[in-house]
Amino acid sequence: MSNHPEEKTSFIAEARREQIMNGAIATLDEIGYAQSSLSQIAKRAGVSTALISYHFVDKSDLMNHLLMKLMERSATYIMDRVAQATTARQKLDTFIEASLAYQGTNPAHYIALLEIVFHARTPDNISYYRVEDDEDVIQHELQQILREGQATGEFSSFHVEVLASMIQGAVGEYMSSAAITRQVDLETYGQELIRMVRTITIRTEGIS
Amino acid sequence: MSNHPEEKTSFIAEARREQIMNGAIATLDEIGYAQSSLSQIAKRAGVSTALISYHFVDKSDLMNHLLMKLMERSATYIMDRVAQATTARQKLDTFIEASLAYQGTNPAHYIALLEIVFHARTPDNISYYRVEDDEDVIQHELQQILREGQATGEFSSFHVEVLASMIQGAVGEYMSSAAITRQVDLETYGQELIRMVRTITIRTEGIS
Amino acid sequence: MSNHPEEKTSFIAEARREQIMNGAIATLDEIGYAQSSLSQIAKRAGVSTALISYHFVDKSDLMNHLLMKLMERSATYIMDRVAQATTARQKLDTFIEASLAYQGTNPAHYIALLEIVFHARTPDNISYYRVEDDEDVIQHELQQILREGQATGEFSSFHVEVLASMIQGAVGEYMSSAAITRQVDLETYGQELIRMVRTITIRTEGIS
Amino acid sequence: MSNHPEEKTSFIAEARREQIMNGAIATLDEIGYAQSSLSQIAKRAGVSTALISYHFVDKSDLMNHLLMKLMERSATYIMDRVAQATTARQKLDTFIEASLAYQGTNPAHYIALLEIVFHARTPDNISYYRVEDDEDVIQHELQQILREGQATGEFSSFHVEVLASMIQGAVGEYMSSAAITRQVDLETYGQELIRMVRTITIRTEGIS
DNA sequence: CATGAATGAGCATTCATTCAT
DNA sequence: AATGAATGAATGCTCATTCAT
Repeated sequence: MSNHPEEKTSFIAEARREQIMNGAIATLDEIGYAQSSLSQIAKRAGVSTALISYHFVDKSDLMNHLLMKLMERSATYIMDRVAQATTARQKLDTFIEASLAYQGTNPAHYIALLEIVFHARTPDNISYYRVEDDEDVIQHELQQILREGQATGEFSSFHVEVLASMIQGAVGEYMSSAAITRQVDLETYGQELIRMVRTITIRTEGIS
Repeated sequence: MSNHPEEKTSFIAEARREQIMNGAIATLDEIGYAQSSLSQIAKRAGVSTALISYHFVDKSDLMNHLLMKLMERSATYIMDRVAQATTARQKLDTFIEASLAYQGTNPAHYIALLEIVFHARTPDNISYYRVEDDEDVIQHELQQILREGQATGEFSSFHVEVLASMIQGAVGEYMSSAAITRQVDLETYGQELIRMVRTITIRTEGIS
Repeated sequence: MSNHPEEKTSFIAEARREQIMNGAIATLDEIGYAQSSLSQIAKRAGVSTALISYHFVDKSDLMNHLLMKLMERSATYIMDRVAQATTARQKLDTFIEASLAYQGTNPAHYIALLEIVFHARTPDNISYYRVEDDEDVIQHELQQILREGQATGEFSSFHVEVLASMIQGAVGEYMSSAAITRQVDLETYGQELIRMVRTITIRTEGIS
Repeated sequence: MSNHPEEKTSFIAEARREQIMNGAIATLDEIGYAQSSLSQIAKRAGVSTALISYHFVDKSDLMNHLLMKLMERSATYIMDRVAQATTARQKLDTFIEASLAYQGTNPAHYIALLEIVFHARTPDNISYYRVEDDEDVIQHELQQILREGQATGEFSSFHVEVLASMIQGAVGEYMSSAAITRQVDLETYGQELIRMVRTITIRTEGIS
């Protein structure tokens, strides 16, 4: 009857894959990667374990797809906001603000992303966080902003890679450390971080 | 037979526990937390799995003891060096330098520590990195240094908790991100980081 | 719509059943009975697994139909050739020759037949090769030839069932044993076998 | 206490392995190879499935060990009896007799052997019965006897490999075909088989 | 007629743990 | 103090089968 049979089929399958991935996010958030068995994921997704095997080649296939999805979503969130800024300074502030805001927007997604990145392994048993990832668009974008600011003369001279790494570390630390999360609220943390980064990047008269 | 049965026992037992923990460190470093079964640990420690169960009440007990040991060792390494510095500025620089140096000193220990912190869970299924840890002496020491510098007037006015968190994040990021590890060597990273923190903490004329 | 719905249905259905059975033959030949899952068979038949369940009540039903088909094909091949011979001697020689030739004609069919006979089971868990099969027309035909030869005086006196069994065993052995297949070619094997059987069945003067 | 600690340990383990293999024999005999899951074997062996995995690397390791054991036992049974005969004729008769007798001695063992040989596969998915087996000592011994008889002049001229194959086929057929088993008893079958083989191998005056 | 979607049952295997020695 | 032996529970995964479409 339908004139779009393939699309309909594809749509159902895609909906199930989405449903399963959401179950996986909930599982990773609640009990962590090491405990996230297929049956735990299936329980939270409201499907049978066999259905996961039906829609994904194997467990690592599921985790890979989920990782991509989460990285993409996070990257999109940040990039969309950065794209609306014009000067390098605005972009940099927006980048930091958005990076932190994303964590607050959907903590479970962020936690799930952390759990996969820190726990999943390549077939060679190399941890993801030890793999150099050329596709880390976020890190690349941040370096791009810093270089642009230096090129236009907005920013002072500093080591781009190290500052980028420092910013990423500071942003990630907020969710990785329960202590700071409880002592400082997200907004304040963002403002203070932006101020500190500004101190480092600001152009002062008579300084190279 | 021995006239010091408890002590001798305790000594041998302690040696075995040490041996098992070293096996666990090697295992965590090589194959990661999720794959680190008791039998994998036993293999690397050169003992039977049953012996691990004999010396530790259960697997999480082993991981807890190992985590404490690794945190203590790391803390000692850093604190010992910081203790030799006199001014807050010297202490702060030394803290950053030592924190990074420790990662290079014994990468396997550092990786093992990361693996436990990011993967192990309390009985309530709360991830360690989400537990507020009053015993995080390192974080406490860093804040102490920053406050001391502000009190003596060496440092400018800044948000102590945020800067401490930023420094911790930047230090941790070096080992967590393969990209930066390959682009910048440890020494350069340390020097640049110190320079940036100095920019933030330095007292400028006419600024509150 | 059609005025011969059953027949048309029957025809298409029969074609599909044939297609599935050919897939089953290929599967049995390539990966053996134990590995021949419905999905493996479906893959080789170019249909979905569900279609197999639609055309056969269950897996054993498929195997039963296939077994019959293969036995029938094998019997026809042999019987057609034997029917053209006139004397018992000619029939016997032709029987042996044709039995061996069939193996060479379509090895995959013969392998598939062996795989089913030796691996499939009745619902009572009785192996096919332990089931007394009244419908084993080939065995029956062979015994018929031997008895006919004895009746006409062409053949000497011997134990019909044992010789029949011996011939069947010798014929089957050729494909079941890789050693003999590689040492002796099919034609030579057949010639020698015929010569030996002739020695046993030949009528000698003065011997009962 | 014991002065043979290793041997005692080894003895217990060996006893368990034996027990498990006997369970496997019973399972193969009762429900066939394709249905012989570890849990079915464990049930019949009176142990847990995990214990099978503890004593054997994996399922194929168990089957390989069992196959070797069964082949060895069968070979020993036959060879021991053949060794007591002196002339080639006596050896040949004894070989046939013993080969058949072994089937009657312990039918379950013989069935189990058949089930493995016809169902198990190498890692390359090649069926055992299609693998040329240099270690088939029984087949080798039979050919040896035939050649010896020809060398001493006891036997006539015939194709050794084909007759050996024929004998093996005839012997194997007795258990593989329910029809003959029910029609002719083992002893008669043996006697008739020996008589037929004698006709083929006997030396006649004036015949090459 | 044909299939994609879905599942409960079962698979081989590994797990942390206990226990007799 | 130390281990081999043993197991119940859980793992990821495949199976034959059903069903809505």
